Amino acid sequence: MDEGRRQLAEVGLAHFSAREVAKRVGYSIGTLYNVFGSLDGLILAINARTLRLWTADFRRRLAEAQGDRIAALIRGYFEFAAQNPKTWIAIYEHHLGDGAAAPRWYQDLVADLLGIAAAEIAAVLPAADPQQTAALARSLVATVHGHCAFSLYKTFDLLGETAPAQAALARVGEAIAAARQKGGASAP
Amino acid sequence: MDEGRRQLAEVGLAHFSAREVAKRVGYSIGTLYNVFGSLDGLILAINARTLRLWTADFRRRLAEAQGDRIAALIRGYFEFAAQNPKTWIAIYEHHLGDGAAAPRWYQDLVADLLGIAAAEIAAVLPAADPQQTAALARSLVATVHGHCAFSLYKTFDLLGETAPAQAALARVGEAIAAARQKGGASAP
DNA sequence: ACATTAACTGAGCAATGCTCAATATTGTTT
DNA sequence: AAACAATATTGAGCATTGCTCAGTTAATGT
Repeated sequence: MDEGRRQLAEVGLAHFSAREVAKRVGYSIGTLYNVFGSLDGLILAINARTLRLWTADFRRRLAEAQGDRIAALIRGYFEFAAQNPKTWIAIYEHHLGDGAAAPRWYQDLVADLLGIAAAEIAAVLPAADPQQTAALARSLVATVHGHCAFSLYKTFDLLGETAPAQAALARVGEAIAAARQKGGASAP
Repeated sequence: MDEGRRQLAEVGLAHFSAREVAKRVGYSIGTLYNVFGSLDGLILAINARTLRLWTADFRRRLAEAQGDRIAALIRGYFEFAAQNPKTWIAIYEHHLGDGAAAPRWYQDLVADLLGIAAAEIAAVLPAADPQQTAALARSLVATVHGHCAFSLYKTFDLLGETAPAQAALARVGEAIAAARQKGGASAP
């Protein structure tokens, strides 16, 4: 069923077609709708696949990381997005009708992904309040995401930003340093 | 022609329909296509309208700002997005075919918007290299954008982020403080 | 009055999401 | 094996979409 993912990677979310997926996969449209319920359901399934690939990529990078593990994650964020631009964008640009929330099994995938980052950030801020650490983790993910999105959305690339990944690294580094000073114990 | 903007604000980019706009505005689809060339052209015109409203909002906020001007901009970013969610999202989620760049008149609007932020940031870092300041400005806008996007995209709101605007303020504050220390003169 | 340009129209085409009665396949019981 | 039930699959059909373009209408100039 990841023929659908391939098609999404080729044409992007805007020109994604259930009929085309059915044709490629060798089933009729009816069957596709019986299985996934709707276009939204199909896209959700594809995005879930992408999320799983992404978290697996994160874990692999962490396992192979030598020095700064957070830097490895940030680089991973940018590289995965650059290597899978259309499917990565689809994760963020697909919205369910009338702003409904995604089903829990899907939200769990997102939580898994964010959890990886949160754990690494908590590991660098040992003496801090876990709730505050979680909030900081979300904030740092948002920071990295903002840089990554701007690097892919051509419209905002106009001023020739060449190294958004390095900028994100710098911002996150500053935030963590600040949290270390304000928060609990500071390492010698 | 901002009947189109109203429709976009109601149904969102995914369910936006040129035919519906034509019906509302009292012209035939043919005329709409003669004027705007394509759906992309119509959406681009609507997004341009939104961009102009947004920059006007920024300038008004700066004119009325009492204390921290950068904080006023950041709050403005979040409030404008919250008050115009669908049209704000459309600015970022509308991509021209095959990744083509937007026409220059449109890019100029974006540059205007970013220029406002860049000027305020430059004003706080007087002794720094202008090119580096511009890069930092883009980075800070990306930071704010990331927080704002996460606050609107329900999918990533799952962990109950209540104050993304304050988180963005904190991140930007830390970055500016860091730039002040590293960069040239530091005020007493 | 006529001619020329500009503005506007809407039926028509291909493609889309989605439905649902009909058909085919598989599994189970006798 | 045969009869039955449950499940899987189909694809014509409907409404709607983006887009085109020959033709009509309005505006303008001479």
